[in-house]
Amino acid sequence: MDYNFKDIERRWQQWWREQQTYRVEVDASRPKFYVLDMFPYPSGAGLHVGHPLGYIASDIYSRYKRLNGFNVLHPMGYDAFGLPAEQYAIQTGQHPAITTERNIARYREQLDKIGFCYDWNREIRTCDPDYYRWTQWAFVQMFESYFDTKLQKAQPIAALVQHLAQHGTNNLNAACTEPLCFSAADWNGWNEAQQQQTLLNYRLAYLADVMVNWCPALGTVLANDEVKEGLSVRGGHPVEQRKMRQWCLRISAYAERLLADLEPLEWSDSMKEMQRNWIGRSEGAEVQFEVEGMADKLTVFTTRPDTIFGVTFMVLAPESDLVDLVTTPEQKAAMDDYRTAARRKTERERMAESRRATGCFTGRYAINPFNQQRIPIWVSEYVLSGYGTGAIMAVPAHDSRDFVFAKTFNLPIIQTVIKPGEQPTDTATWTESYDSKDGIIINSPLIDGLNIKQAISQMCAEVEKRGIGRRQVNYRLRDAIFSRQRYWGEPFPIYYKDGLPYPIADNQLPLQLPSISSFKPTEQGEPPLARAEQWHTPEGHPYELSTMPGFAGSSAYYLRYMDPHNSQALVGAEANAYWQNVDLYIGGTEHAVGHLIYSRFWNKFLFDMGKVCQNEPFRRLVNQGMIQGRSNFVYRIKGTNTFVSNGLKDQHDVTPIHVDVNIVENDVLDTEAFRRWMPDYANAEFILEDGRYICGHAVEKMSKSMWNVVNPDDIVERYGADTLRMYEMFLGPLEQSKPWDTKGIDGVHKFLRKFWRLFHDAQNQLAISDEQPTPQELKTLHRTIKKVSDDIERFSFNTCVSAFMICANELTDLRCNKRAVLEPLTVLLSPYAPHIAEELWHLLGHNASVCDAKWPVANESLMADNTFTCAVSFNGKTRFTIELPLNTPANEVEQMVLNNEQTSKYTEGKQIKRIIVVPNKIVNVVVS
RNA sequence: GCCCUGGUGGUGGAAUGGUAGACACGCCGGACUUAAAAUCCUGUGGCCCUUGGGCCGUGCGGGUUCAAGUCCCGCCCGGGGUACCA
Repeated sequence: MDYNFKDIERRWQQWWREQQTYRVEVDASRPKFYVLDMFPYPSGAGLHVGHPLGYIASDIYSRYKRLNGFNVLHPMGYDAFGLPAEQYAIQTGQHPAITTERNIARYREQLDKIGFCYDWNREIRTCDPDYYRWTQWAFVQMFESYFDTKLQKAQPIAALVQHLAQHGTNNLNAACTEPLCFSAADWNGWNEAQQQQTLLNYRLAYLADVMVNWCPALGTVLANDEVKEGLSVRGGHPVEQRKMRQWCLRISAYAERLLADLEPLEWSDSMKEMQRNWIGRSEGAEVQFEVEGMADKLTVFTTRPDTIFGVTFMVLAPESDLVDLVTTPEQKAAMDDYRTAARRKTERERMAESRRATGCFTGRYAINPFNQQRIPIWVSEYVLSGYGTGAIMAVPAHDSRDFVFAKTFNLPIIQTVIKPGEQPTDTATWTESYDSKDGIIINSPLIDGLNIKQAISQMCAEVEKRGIGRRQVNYRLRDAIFSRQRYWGEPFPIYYKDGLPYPIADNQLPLQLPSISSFKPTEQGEPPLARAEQWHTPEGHPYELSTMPGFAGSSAYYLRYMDPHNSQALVGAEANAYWQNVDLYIGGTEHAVGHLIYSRFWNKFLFDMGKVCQNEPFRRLVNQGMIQGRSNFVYRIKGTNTFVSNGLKDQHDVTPIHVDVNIVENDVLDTEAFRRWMPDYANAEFILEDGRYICGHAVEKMSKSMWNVVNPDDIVERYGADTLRMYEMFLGPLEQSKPWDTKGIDGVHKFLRKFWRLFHDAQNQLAISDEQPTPQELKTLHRTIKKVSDDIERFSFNTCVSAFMICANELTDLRCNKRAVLEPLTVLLSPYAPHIAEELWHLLGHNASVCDAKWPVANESLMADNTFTCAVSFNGKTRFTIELPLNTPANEVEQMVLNNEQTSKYTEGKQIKRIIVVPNKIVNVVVS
């Protein structure tokens, strides 16, 4: 009998539940620490071993912080609204709430087995009306707000109404959908409907006709981050562009703050960079061009005003309203054809031919304000209507897209920039444009000879001086489209009167999701909620039919955990003041530009409203890598039912077949299990090598179809939760993607058994001595304390596991069973292996949980040897080592090296030029 | 294309500019055992070599340095993000 993990784990999990060991409350006497995992979507497939990786890391850190005296908030919940449950409902008629409930129960069961220290009293589910009430509430708050661009913060819409009533749009600093211009008299003369319509132009949550990503297969609109390469992220269905009336969040108003506030966050560089790219700030100028024969001017946005003398044509986006205005009657027919064709293309088709230029001439010319050249105005889909002004000045010599277009349509190319130190060349011979921002301006009267940076700055000044434009900063970040034509999401707290939206009063929230008979869209193509009976206010005003997107419920969930049962507020002021924001957030990179941008925006809005005390939600972010699957293959000889072992497969014509990794151990196939695995293989024959069938292997995504899914329950069953936890950490650096490979888990399991044996004699009886530890033992102990503490602090969980192993090996060699050594080590181990630590802690005679112990402190003076191994190098090559007393002065080290008999071997016949002594480390002798 | 990352034994991976390969898996050999399991011990980057040892080694090519896996420059390859953003 020895380490009985099954018994231990069952017992202590139950005890923790009974004792409410992990319950936390606001406690002003202790410092707080908030550790958060990205909550999961409870899918039907359950957890595989990849999912808990981040949870284990955060659990270790939580426990570590708690042992260091922090009051740690470490909650868990479920992101429970979502497409899969709805799709399943459409197929089976099963209500998504039931599927979701079942999946959550399964998740909980799996999570519980791993021994996490979550405070389950704080569990939240985004589909719970008590929760989504606050999602709806936040939406109403946004509806009732606008963004003051001067103050750079959200303000109540009432302040805007007052301004409009007094001054109209004069001196108005409000982020808007499109710039409007009207007087106070206009405003005051409008009726309710006109005023409400106008306010939608300013609200932070607003309704507008926008181009959206429409996914016909899913029957819904998708956000930009839900689309990848023209296909929906969920399901991979084609997505097309369509103009629809949708709810939007004016997240673009926050672009500058979202960008600037990124700086001090402790996030990885790549994560910050992804956010910066997504926000996409670019500085440049808006410049007006006169159009021949028209009063209206054409405004373009450019980051390269220095190249304005190289403009040879202009381009409008096909969707731009200006196209109709500009196109001449002769060109109208051709233009209509072109625009229709462009509109019909899906995003994917446009991308597929991204390198080929398409376009249509409008028939009209603009005038270059700097040299009065006539320049043709074209329309092409490579210009986007949603960015800048939807129109560009094209400089084919210095922009690769313009270059391709000019080549295709045979338009002139004028060079205005040369590479430093080079001469201008004939642009007709060019095969690509010179886009670099390193160069000298030529052919440009005002700025010849300047470098690009100077030229840009000078041209901006010139444009402003002449009154034909101004400096301008643009962002790529678009407003978030917030409507989904689906059932399984938060209903909008909105009803319509005379076709205009109004919010539902606070005290009427939550507006609960009604039950409906079928989850499909209606025959008329309306969202599923159109099937709901009584889906209107008591006065008979209809409710909004779409629901909120997935990111709605996850945008403020971290706030709700602080105060999950508060019925008066999303989070009470007291709880918020104590918990502040998330100190450590762990999750995958896949949320880099979705959830993490939306949450930051949502939090900033609530901060502006004075509802939360922190400007940023997540102080420190750590991204765990993906755990990939390690697939195994068997090789069937073609046309037979005979399988040949990996090493011999080259001698036959074989088909590799994925085989369930659960019937393979260390790449050796359990041939009997294989015969039972599928009826087809019942009579399988094997060609073995060394009496075994060896499988091939490959690293692939962990998925059912690859037969490489490893279930954590199976691992827990076989090795215990503590082994699973330690092994997941031992696998490699947290942030790195790595394949799961069950072989190797033995090493960790052996360590835990070894650790157990330190406390027990050969008969598995507790055998702890109260003797004083020897200096050797103290050295091992204190080195381990130091190493483990440091490693947890810097998230090096894999090397930390190694430190435990080294420690156990050393103590086993020393036959150390002393309480003074083992007791602190048990505390040290408890974040990683809480069950065994709890067991040993109680065996040591404690009644309270090991969670409430104190983290030991390393005593540096007990750690050190009094000698060190000094490496002696000659010209950088280490030749031998010598033992020296610690802190030997450099000159003495030098002498000892010179006097050493081995030294002469390397210095014979050579001249010693220099000796470099690195204290307590190495000596390098430089010889000629 | 652009922006991030990473490239070290058979494998996962260690290594504040200072003895490359810690720790673990696997493998080889051994002990205990009737046997197995479990446990323990020894060896294990490559190439020479009789022992002592020698030479070569961190994707490739240069450089800085007494000293480079680590820093700099130029390539090659993998992973992630993003894509007509003017």
